[in-house]
Amino acid sequence: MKNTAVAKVFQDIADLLELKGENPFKIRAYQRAARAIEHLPKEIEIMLEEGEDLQKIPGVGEAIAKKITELMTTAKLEYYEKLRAEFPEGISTLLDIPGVGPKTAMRLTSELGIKTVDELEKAIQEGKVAKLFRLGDKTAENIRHQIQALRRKDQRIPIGEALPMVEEILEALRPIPGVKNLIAAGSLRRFRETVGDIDLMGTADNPDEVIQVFTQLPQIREVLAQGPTKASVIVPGGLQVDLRLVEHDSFGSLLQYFTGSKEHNICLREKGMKQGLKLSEYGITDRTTEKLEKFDNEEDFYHRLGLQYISPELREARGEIEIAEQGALPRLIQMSDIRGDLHVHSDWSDGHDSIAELATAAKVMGYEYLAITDHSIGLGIARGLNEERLRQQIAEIRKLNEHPEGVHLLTGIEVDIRADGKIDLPEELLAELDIVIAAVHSAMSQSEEQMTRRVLGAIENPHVDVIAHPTCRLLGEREPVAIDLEAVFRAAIKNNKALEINAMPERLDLKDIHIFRARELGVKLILGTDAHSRAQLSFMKFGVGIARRGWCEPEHILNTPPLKEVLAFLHR
DNA sequence: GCCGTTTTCGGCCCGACTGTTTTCAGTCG
Repeated sequence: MKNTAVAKVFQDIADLLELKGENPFKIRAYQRAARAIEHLPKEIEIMLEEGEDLQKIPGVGEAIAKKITELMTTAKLEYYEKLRAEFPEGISTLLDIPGVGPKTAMRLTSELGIKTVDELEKAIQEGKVAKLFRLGDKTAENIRHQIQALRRKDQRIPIGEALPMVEEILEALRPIPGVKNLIAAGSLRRFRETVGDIDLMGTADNPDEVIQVFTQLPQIREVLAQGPTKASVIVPGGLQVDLRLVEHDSFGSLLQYFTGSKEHNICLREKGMKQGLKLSEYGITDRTTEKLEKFDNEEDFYHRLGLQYISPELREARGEIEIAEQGALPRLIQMSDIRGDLHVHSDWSDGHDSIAELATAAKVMGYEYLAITDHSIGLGIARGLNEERLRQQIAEIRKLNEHPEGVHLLTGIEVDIRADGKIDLPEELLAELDIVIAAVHSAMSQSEEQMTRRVLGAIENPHVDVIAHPTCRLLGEREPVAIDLEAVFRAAIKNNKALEINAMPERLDLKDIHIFRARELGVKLILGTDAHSRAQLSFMKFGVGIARRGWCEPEHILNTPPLKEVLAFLHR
């Protein structure tokens, strides 16, 4: 059983305990454990195999560890089954409706016999819900509205769609005279792969004027609310953007608060409590003197707690607070560490731009090297290169490299790993290339055993250097393939091969917790934009962001050393 | 149910909003 499934069971237990009206702290304990498991970089299956103590997982104690073990070994959990039997099937789906909590859900079930969202909607229309004690017309109408919003599935959108829109808005607002700080907080700032809504935070001498401009921007589709210091709007794609302008002297604590994550902030407040401090968005209050200390920047806020400054990408309650206390946080990789892109397509296959154009663009980005890795013949749809055309391309790249003032081009290929695990170009040709990237592009519904064997075969191929987008997922479009990543990581180490962090925003593959785990094990990682045009070389920032979420330092990423070292690895 | 250089028992993050109240419960982020 995978971690995501285990986490779901414990989240479900928490929901049911909530409906039952159990001790809130017990509920929180289950929620905490569920979230810790969901974001655990290592599969519990592996931990058990290796005899690791599950109580090492933060929020998992004796009782939950025992339950996890039961779940993993028998695929069932008696406690969970009994709990479920106490409630009508499906009742916890009512909790998915914003505005409906456990108390309301239970009353809807016990007093009106409602078990599903559909039944609830019908009951509202019949006026039954508004008649319940302590509910009313407004509450009922709000629930109905929320159900409809839920149906429209205004879900989280990929960061690749959100970031450009937000940057556009920020660029429009920053030049307004009087604007001092302006930044996107929330999950966008933490660089999560998807974002829910956007919180923009700033300080300004003339907040009302900034709000005015904001609500009249051409890209705004609808203004939901507008006040003197805060406004909420909807931009194309249904994304809600909130702008709040705050007092300058408390900007730091507000930004910290609105950046989250929620779990990080909870851990931080618990730590504050032990120091006799109360933390809130307004600042830090001494619990004995009741005196409030304000912070105009986040650095001072963290330092006041005796912590190193914690980068937003690390704020996920994965142990960053304890490590910040020891002053031992990683020196996270940043864009300026990147010396080249190692996965790029040209117009020789399905890219839009010529190799020379790509090289020029890479030079502008300040790169030293660029790997041209077009598709191989297997991908007919992408005009993949056959043997003859690849030889021609190698010759052209060698010619372009004769101009030493430019970016150094690496010859390469993104070779297709066929359904049977075979590589679709002859070995002697692969041997000539600087870099051979192998990737799965077809037969994605294979079983985990098949897929894992297929990819391990490619890793063991002496000419393959890198496995690209190892899970083949497309955010919001295609689920990751079934593959035993732990086995892939171990094979990569054994064969001294690299795995890609694909920086294309709809891929981001490996993803954050996979990167975390791979790095921990010592897998070599490379960043590749998979760019199909010059403009897409800028995708590198997404790759860097997700690598930061995996706690990567420059030394973990093969795009950071000088060309000589990169070639030394590739020609090892 | 978890957790501990203040505690192995007694705590457990913090503030705000909303709608329904006559002082607050429920929900959210």
